This record gives sequence, C-alpha cells and structure tokens, in this order.
Amino acid sequence: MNNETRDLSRRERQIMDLLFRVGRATAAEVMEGLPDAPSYSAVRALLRILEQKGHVRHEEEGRAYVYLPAVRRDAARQHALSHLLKTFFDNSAEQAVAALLAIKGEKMSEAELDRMSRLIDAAKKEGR
Amino acid sequence: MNNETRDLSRRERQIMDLLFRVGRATAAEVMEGLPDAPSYSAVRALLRILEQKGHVRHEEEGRAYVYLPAVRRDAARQHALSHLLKTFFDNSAEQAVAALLAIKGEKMSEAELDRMSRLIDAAKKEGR
DNA sequence: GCTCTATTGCTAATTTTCTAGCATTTGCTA
DNA sequence: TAGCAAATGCTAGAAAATTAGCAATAGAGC
Repeated sequence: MNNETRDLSRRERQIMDLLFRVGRATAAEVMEGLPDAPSYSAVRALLRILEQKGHVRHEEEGRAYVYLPAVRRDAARQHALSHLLKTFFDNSAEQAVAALLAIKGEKMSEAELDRMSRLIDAAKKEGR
Repeated sequence: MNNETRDLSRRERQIMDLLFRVGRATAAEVMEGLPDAPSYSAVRALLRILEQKGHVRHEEEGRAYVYLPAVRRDAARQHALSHLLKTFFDNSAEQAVAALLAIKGEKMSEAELDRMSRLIDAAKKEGR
C-alpha cells in the first residue's frame, strides 16, 4: 500500500481531504462536498480507484457503501504535518507555532492558550 | 490568478511543493528534486504550464530561467496551514500543537521550547 | 404489490496530464 | 574559431485522469 499523497491526482486528493475532514462518507456525501462536483457515477468511479490503490476502504451500511480513509487519521495527520513543516517551515516547529498563532491566536481563549503552554511544559520535562 | 492548491494536478503539486521548499530553482534543479523525475524537457513543459496558470513566475539569470512561486512564501504557508488545520485537526490549533510536539518535541532544545512558550504568552497578552 | 428512487458494478469516451523529441540559440572552453 | 553542452520554445503523441451512461438490483413508501 502506497500512502504517498504526492502521488494523488487532483480529484483523488480532493476526495482524500474530504474523507479525512469528515471521517467517513457515502458516495453521495462525497459528491456534495467536492468543488465543481461531477456526477454521482463519476464520484463512485473515483472512489473505486482510490480503494484499488489502497487509500480508501468501504463498509456497508444497509445497501450503501460508506467510505473512509484506509489509514488512521492520527497517522495521516502526523504525515501531513511533517510534510507541511518540511515544505513551508524549514522543519521548524517554532516557526509553525508562530504562523499558527498569527492565524488563530486572536480567536483562541485563554484556556486554550494555557493548555498549549502546558503541552510545551510537558515536552520540556520529557526532554530533560 | 487562481492559487488554489486543490486544483493542482499530481506533477504540478510536486513542483509547487519543491519550489516552496527551496524558494527558487532552475528547471534542472526542479528535475533533480522530483520523485520519479521525467526528462528535462518534460519538466520545462510543466513549468511553462504552471507559469501560464499563474502559480509560478521566472526570472532570468544569465541565460537560464530561475523559477519561483508567484505567491509569497508566508502567504502560501498560512494558506497551507489553515487547510491542514481544517482537514486534520477540526480547526483546532491546540490539537495541531499537540501533534507537532509528538513529532518534534523530543528533538527540540529547551531554548526552542522556551521561545514557543513566549509566543503563546504574547498571544495571551494580545487576547486580553 | 407496485412504483420510484437510490444504489451498485462496469465500461467506454472524453479530457487532461504528462512526456520527450526537435530545431534553434547561447555560452564556455580548448 | 569550432565544438560541445546547456539552454529555450514548441509540438505532438502517449498515458492517465475524469466523466457519465447503462443495466441491474435493492430498499422505501404508498
């Protein structure tokens, strides 16, 4: 199984992103969530291809297939985050946090910021 | 100009990632950096397409073209980070920091962690 | 039970992407 | 100067991606 997102085509990537975001979806739900959505049968054909490639699996609920990523979300998120750091942040976590705070900082509660501080403190203790 | 990365094809995305990572590159350098690299002329054709689409621009250095992203890196990084948060972290900065520390925390210096703490403290003050 | 809608599997056509070759030019080195 | 290598612009064809239609079936509602 090849999990490399760099090998995904345009539509494949859109679909994987959507599945990671919502967790699981029927073909109809995938179709509704796609930008410039093609037909229902086009979406199903793409899902079938993604399943053949091993990126997606399906479960049956009633007569409908519900599709979900083949890889667990937490593994995928770590992989995506690593790739982002490498591509845009010279592998620097500090730079990423700075960017994160620039985007979200104003909108975060003090409790949330405290929790983040505590995460960092915990990392300090482990690093010792 | 459409900057949406979700509209990029497989190879286009590989090239944009590479350009964001290294900042600027000749066609030969792009070719060397691509997985399963095609020929030099194939890479140039792709760069030309990316330029026509407005994702890339070139400057002339001597007789060679040096290609760079059309959008500034800090704008691109914020956009990519927002997309990552939405796709994998339910838009939660706290979750993203937790994942970041899980990946990088052990390898970070205490000074680095301190600087991150200070960034968060500064965000607290601004939020008040 | 019947009708309708939503589903599946499959396929082929169309469109887009990807690739490399050619002709020409340019710069460098011997 | 000549030769070579590296560059450009351009093009066409191969490969891959995308799309939608069809036949058949299953489930829901009346």
